[in-house]
Amino acid sequence: MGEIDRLGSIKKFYRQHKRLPSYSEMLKLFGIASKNAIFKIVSKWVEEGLIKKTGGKFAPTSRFFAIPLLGSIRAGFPILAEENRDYVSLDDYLIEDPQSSFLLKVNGDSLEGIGIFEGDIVIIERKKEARIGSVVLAQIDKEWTLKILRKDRIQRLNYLSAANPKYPSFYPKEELQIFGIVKAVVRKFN
Amino acid sequence: MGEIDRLGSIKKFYRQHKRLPSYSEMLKLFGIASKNAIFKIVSKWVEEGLIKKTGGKFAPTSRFFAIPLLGSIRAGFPILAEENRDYVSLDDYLIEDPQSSFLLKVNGDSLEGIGIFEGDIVIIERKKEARIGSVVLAQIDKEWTLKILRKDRIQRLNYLSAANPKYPSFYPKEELQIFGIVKAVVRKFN
DNA sequence: CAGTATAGTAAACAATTGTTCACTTTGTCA
DNA sequence: TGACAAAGTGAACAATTGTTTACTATACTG
Repeated sequence: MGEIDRLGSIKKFYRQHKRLPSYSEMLKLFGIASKNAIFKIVSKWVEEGLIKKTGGKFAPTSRFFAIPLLGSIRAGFPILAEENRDYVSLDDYLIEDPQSSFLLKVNGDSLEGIGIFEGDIVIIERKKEARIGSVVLAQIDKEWTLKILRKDRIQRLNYLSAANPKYPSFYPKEELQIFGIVKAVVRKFN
Repeated sequence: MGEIDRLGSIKKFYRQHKRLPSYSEMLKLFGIASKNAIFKIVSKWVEEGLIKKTGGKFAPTSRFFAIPLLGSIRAGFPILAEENRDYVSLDDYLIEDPQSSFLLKVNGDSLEGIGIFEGDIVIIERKKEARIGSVVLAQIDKEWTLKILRKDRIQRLNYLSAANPKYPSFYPKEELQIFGIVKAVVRKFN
């Protein structure tokens, strides 16, 4: 079994079990008989910065999960782009505060103008206030909706607007209550 | 320390260390003196399905990471939506084959029509073939670009097109080589 | 070929793991 | 108040952890 396959197999193990295998488990995983061999292999991974020890226990580093992130594609071959900093995970990148966040499947085409389509998933952070211009999940006159928060300068009043010329602006007759703000969008193709 | 805070603290621990704390570590984490107390607490989590045992070792379940995914917002209060199946993680959801995937920061506005903007991050899977209509990373006459793959029925020839009326279609003079296909897009606001 | 680094075997090790037992404290509710 | 469940203490436990040592097999290099 090659070196890369071993790394691949414990990455697969981590993906399945959400934890690293123990030495004994690696013995079976790699088809090796001696724990010392495992010790040497793991030590090398630690040296390479793929795995670290926290509190005497092994844990994967960010490089363990690393998926290359490339920069500009205009300037030559993209793989060789210099902006190849290693990468944590999309969860960590997109969801800053997991406790107060939730996901929402978008329906309707009212936000097409800013690239939020029907079927997309938005990451929403629970908050009662939002900056003007941000996309908010709000309750306008008892009805829930996902729109852009605007401020009418003349009437000095917050209202909601779509990002699609098909729809008018929504002025609250009674009240406009913000429930959360959209921090990110995610769309899967096919 | 309340029950929820404990769960929160080991979730935080897992987020930081990418592994669950041991009983001894939980002692300090929770400010408790007896391992048996930890045993009971963890046992309850196992019963509740937040943590499971694989091969005699503890590991978080999907419910451990769960961020609620809500459905339609039109039909009343979104939090109460029935489509509240628990959720794995954005990584697992978006990146099906981590080994052959990489991320690419988009520049240019040529794909605005399908909601891919400058600064977005696309998840690309390395592949030499692609279905007509999919977004591909390709090399057209030695130049790299991100476009939609099309087929000219008359000339029986593949070409690339933007999703923006500003740009023309790109017919290869010499060759068109597909390098990968875009599986997902991700955009962070602010 | 010889020489040497690399990779694996086997056994022994203290340290730490999760679990169990018997008991005490705390809190809750009739 | 008293009774009972829930939550925590403390000590002991076998099992497993990662590490070390000494030795062997394999592979590579000049």
